[in-house]
Amino acid sequence: MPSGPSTDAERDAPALRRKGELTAGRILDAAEALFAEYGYAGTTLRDVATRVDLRIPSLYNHFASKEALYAAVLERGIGPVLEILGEFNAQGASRGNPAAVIERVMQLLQRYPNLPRLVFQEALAGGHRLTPMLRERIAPVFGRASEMVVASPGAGRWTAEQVPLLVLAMYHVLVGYFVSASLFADLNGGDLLSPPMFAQQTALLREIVTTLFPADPIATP
Amino acid sequence: MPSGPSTDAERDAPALRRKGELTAGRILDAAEALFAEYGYAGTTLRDVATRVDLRIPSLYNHFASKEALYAAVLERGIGPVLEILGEFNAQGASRGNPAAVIERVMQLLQRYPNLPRLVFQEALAGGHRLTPMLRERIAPVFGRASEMVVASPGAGRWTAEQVPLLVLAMYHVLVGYFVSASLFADLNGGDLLSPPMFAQQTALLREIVTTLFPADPIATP
DNA sequence: GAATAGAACTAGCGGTCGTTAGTTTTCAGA
DNA sequence: TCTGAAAACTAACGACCGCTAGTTCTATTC
Repeated sequence: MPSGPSTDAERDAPALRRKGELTAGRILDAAEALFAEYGYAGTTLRDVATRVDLRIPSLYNHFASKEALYAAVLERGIGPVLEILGEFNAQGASRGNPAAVIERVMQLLQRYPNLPRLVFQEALAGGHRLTPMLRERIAPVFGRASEMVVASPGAGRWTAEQVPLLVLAMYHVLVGYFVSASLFADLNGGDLLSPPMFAQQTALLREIVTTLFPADPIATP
Repeated sequence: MPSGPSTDAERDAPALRRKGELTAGRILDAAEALFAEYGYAGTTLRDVATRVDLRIPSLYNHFASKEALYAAVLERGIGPVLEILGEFNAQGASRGNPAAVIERVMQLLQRYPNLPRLVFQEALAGGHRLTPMLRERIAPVFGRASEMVVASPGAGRWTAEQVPLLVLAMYHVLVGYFVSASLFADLNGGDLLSPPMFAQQTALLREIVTTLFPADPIATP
């Protein structure tokens, strides 16, 4: 057992542990887009394989089953969002102003446009396909967001029972914008995901939030 | 042309033209619930048949294919909503106040709780499965709603570019509430569809709308 | 450069899908 | 009550689904 640099069980990844991890990433990309657009049942492993230019059995070298692939897609997609919300929560509810959270989330959703549709597919399914682990991480988010709103400066006019419904409403406005983008383009012609429209939506959200939660302390009697 | 009662081609239905139309209605009910919950791809004709206690081929006596059944479900579900919105629009944009429309729609959605999920399933699919006829009827609704808001008393503070996005946001808040109900119950325990919660949501919506569109003319400078 | 494990492949299985053909039962109208 | 059509049924087809066994190619590691 001449150690040297030592063949210790798990040494840290140099940069990319195996070539296959790159393939796994490409599979996740393809599956994410397809699951978001067609849902779980509407997505076939054949579609995924075709999209990454592989044969179906090769997928099983990276993911044990279709369900496991779906869980991995969800985990990779939702993880970053939960982290961001966690950061905001850690900053202390006092300092976090709602408008800032919303702009941050909008930026994130613009980078991952598949995510809102993915989340809504899951919401429509009633969360039946959520990993227990993921469910545990998602569950507290809503309550924390409500606490944050309650502690924010301009929350005075809303009762404790109204705040959760307000949070839910803001969530629907945020993600609904992305979910409806394709249908909106089909029916009305405008592209909601274009930069100017996106900027308008962000500005509108800021205005709505500052109207519903007037930050100036002069408004409170 | 001696009319009388006359065996004229199509006389109005006495009450129920054929026994089979009742069966068709039961099939539509079952299919609506299943399509709303599991989506198009996730719903099986076997599931539908089981739900109405029939064998699969009997479904084909009433609907030519799975796609035709889906189109019929959508048509029957969305039709009443379009009519209500049409009524409001016909009343003249001047008289229709946004809060009234919202309460009316909420009442309607409470009666047809499957409808919002059905609509969102279609939105996620990008409207690819919309009948051309249905698409034509849905397309103008959004523009009309925007016109109505623009013409309403308290719309002064919003620009012409903001109004469509506001309408879209309100739409997402309205239907999102029903779409998220099951996931919300799963994660947080509260039943959004219970009467007290529903009343709270309605009241909150009224308050939000009157805040965003202050009706009192004293507010306009 | 040889050894070895990882990652791709071919071929195919069992099951379920939407759909059809053909037959029997049920029901409305004379 | 009789008759014809509407509406239910049985049986089964071809296509596609997720998945597996077994094999070949490829890349990492001494």
